[in-house]
This record gives sequence, structure tokens and C-alpha cells, in this order.
Amino acid sequence: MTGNHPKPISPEEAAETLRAASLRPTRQRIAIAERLLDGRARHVSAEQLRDELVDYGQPMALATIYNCLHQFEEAGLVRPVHHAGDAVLYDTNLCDHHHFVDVETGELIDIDPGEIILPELPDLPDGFEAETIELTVRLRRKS
Amino acid sequence: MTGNHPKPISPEEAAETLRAASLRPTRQRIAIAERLLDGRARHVSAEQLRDELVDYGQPMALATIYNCLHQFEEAGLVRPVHHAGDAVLYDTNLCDHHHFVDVETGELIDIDPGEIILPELPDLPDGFEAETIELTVRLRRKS
DNA sequence: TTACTACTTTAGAATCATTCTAATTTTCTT
DNA sequence: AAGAAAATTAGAATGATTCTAAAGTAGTAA
Ligand SMILES: [Mn+2]
Ligand SMILES: [Mn+2]
Ligand SMILES: [Zn+2]
Ligand SMILES: [Zn+2]
Repeated sequence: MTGNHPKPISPEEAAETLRAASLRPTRQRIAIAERLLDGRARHVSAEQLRDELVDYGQPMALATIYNCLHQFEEAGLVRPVHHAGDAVLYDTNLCDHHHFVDVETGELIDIDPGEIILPELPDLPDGFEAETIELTVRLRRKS
Repeated sequence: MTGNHPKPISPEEAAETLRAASLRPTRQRIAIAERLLDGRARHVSAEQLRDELVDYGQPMALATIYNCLHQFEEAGLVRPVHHAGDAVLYDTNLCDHHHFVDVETGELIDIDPGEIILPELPDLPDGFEAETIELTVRLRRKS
């Protein structure tokens, strides 16, 4: 793990976080924030999040979930990861970190940044700046 | 549409490579091998490859291109890269190497493995072995 | 509160990469 | 050349995501 400790989040806290991000605290955004912004490091797809919201008695349109995830992303509340399977996973771990990917299941496992020595970067192409540096280790179950 | 493409390998060479990979040298596979296996390091999507084959007077069904790319992948002749945009790119550079990704265009640029110091890997989860280790540096054009 | 307006949600359609199906064609072997 | 196996193909299907445009909601000023 990465040292993130679960901190339960109330609807009021969720609303406050949303306001701080200049997002109107709608019922839908609050429900999503309550689930995703509790400090736990997770990787969820839009569909997984929908199932979870149904379980919690807050079903909503899939389009709304996509809308909210994009807004949360823009606000820096979640980060998309494109490496596993077909669906984008949204990462609630905002620290710099890397991933193991189970190639069979597509599941992501965080690599603690303390456990890895970041490599020296090569010279970047002219006119570009590095936005993110991501190490992905694809894992396969030993036979 | 019509771009500058380098000189391909000969159909005979392509057919021989295919036989060595236990793939029947069909007209379609030969055409694809001629374009992709000329030793140049490239990153192509299925659709880009189709356009190129049309330019070369060897149009074929998109399904065939997908079939062939999968077979080439299984034979170790190309490697898929999933990091850029929505479409999978097939990499003809089989050496261990890493990638810059232009986040605007999705274009991949190889990072010479000599230019980078591979990090020490952390302990893998029990029962897994590392299949690939991939470093991706996302680049954004300086404003 | 009311009214206004901008923002948000929503169902369903559309899009796009990719995969599947089932029929036809080609390759390889006798 | 003939038969069996493998490959190609058009078009349909799939699945994640985005779009559309209509209906609902939230913030705000009167
Ligand atoms: Mn993908
Ligand atoms: Mn993607
Ligand atoms: Zn993560
Ligand atoms: Zn490459």
C-alpha cells in the first residue's frame, strides 16, 4: 500500500470537496464523491462504479457517471489509467506511483513509489515537456 | 492518404519469414509482412496499415488485417502497445525499449534503451512472474 | 418565495475499435 | 486435379464511450 488511510467521508464533506473543486454538489456527484474520495486507493471503471452506486441505493445514468468521472479528472480528484483491458480505470491514488497489471484479469495493483528507483529520464524531444512518467509491469500467473 | 513509405522487403523474403513463423504465406500476409517487417521501427494501427496497403495496391478486409496482426503478434513479429489513444498500435521494434507518447496526437516515439537506466523491480506478488516492463513518458507540447 | 437562467442529468442514439459469423476462396497435400 | 484444412471476406455484433436534445435541478436576484 501507499500510506493512504481510509477516512470516512460524509455527504457534507463530499459537498465541500466538490465546492472546493468548483463543482456543484449535486446528488449524483455527492454520491460518487462519497464512494471514491474516502482516501482508499482504488482503480474503478465506470461500469464498476455504477454497480457500486446501485448497491448503495444511488443508481444513476451511465452517462452521468462518465460526465462526473471526467469532471473529477479535470479537477484532479481522480486519475485515469489506460493500461488494463478495454475500459479506462479511474485511480483514486493521487500520489506518484506505478502499477502491476495482471494481464489475465486486467486488475491493477499499486507499486509503492518507495519500492522503486525512478530512472534517469533521457533527453526529451525538443519543444515537449514531460507530463507523467508511468512504469507498468505486466504480470502473468506462474504455470 | 498517400504517404512516403520506405522500400519494402521482397515478397520472397516476406514469404520465407512467414514460413519460419509457421504461417502460410498468403497474398495478404505477404503484403503485410513486406510493409511491417522491413526492419524499420514503427508503430501502426490496423486502420493506418489498411490505408497503407490500399496505397500499395493490396487492399484487403479489415478483419484480415486484424487476423494477421494477431498472428504476427503470436509469432513474435510485432508487439502491441496499448498506451496511446483508443486504438492499439503494433510496434515493429522488438528490442526492449520504452516510449514517449505525445498526449495530443497519440504518436509514439521510441526511447533508446541505452538512454535509460532500468529501475530495480520491487518484489512481485506471489505466484506471478513479470512478462513485460514498460516505461511510458507522456509528453505535452510546451506552450 | 418566485422567477430566471445556467448547469446537470438522462434515455437513447451514435460512434468507433475490435471481434464474430458464416459463406466463399485459397493453399497445401495427395 | 481433388479433397481437406486453413484463410479471407462482408457484414453483423459487441462493448466502451460519447453525443443529443429534452427534462430536471441548483444557485441567485428580485
Ligand atoms: Mn486498449
Ligand atoms: Mn483507451
Ligand atoms: Zn494506482
Ligand atoms: Zn516502440
